[in-house]
Amino acid sequence: MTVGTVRPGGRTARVREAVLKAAGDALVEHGFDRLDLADVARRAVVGKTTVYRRWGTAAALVTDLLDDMAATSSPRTDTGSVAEDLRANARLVQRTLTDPRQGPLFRAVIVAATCDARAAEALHRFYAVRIAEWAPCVEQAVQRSELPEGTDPAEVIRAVSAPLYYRLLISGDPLDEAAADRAADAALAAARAGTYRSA
Amino acid sequence: MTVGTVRPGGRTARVREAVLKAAGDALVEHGFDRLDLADVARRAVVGKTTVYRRWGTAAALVTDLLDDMAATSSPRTDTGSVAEDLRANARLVQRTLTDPRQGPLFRAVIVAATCDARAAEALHRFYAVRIAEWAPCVEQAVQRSELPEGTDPAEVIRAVSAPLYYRLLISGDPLDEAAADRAADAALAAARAGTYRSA
DNA sequence: CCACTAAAGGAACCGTAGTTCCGTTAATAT
DNA sequence: ATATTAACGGAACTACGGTTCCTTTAGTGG
Repeated sequence: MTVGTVRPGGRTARVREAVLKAAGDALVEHGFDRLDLADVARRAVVGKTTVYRRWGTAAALVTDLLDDMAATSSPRTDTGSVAEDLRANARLVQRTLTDPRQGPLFRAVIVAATCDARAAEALHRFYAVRIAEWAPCVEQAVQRSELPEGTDPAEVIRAVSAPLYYRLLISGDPLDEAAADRAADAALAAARAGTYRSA
Repeated sequence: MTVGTVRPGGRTARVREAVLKAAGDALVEHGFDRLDLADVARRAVVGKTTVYRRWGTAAALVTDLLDDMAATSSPRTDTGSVAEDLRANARLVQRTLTDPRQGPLFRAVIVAATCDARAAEALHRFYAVRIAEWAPCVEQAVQRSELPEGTDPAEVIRAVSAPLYYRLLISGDPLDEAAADRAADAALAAARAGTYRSA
């Protein structure tokens, strides 16, 4: 065996999986600010030296977790109607953010992103993937002339999410289904009015 | 002098002012996660024991800072046109979030709010004040029948801010004047379409 | 102006997150 | 199979954020 060979197989992969899982659990329970790498190591049944050596900081660990989360994409619905699709997207986001596990996890990774530049990049990549997944339903609507020519699909999808994240992080207003439907309706109304034309 | 008298005058007030100012500076430079109360004490030229005794935790200090920030309200513009007023509001938020001092400060207090329940309440109070300040321009537009009867004024103002905070915290897309104008246009289009009617 | 004590300050102390050291385990090339 | 060494793990160590203890300063009522 030559010098400098990486060994991604078997143990290394198992350790990574266990640590990322444990990191997610810890983030859900304590949030990013109280994330203790020794605690993560304990949960993963792994030496804390290993966690410090491979990731080094809480932010780096969350960065890796985010890239892992981005890799597992969930398929969008396709009802054939923009209004329905946007509403489905809004409700998915709403359910995710109010989920007992996903909600705290998302808060935590968003906090991590505002604390660390690399984690921020990972978060942007994560959302770029999610937005690209849903953009086609807007593209199709433009082709069907349900929305104005030149409408920026990604911008419409982002517009659906924005009010929900605003409630989660800023205003603290209830994140219920009504809020989701309203967010979808608002994005659709603005899109129809031509607000998201790139030209 | 009787037992149990509080002494808010003179020194106590001076210390509070100096510490809050120092806390703001420290938050701008390091962010909430790297906020060190001993460092804040040093900047304020105050014993660190004093900071730990009066505030105790970084979150409590930020909570006090937020209540202090809420007390100083900035007057809104009143151009007589909803479109103009909403655009002015959007640009104010955009300029605030991209300001070299205010931007990092807002990120920091938002992070603090997601880490601590009391800080979150303080943040909600802060925004409630800001939103109440701007709501009248929407109310007037409803009275002038420029917007549908029953439109929730606060919801319209929140809709203007939401996409800008989304860019700041989630997507990382540029927070320029075009984004501000688009946010104002979208909120207005949705309001006109009746999305924000409370009924 | 004086007595009283709330509030501030300095310094020594403590607990724990993070590091270092070195021996052990197991992935991979031959 | 076996040798090689990447990667893991336990334990001792360190540094620093946070606490405790006691002294000093200065608001406030009389």
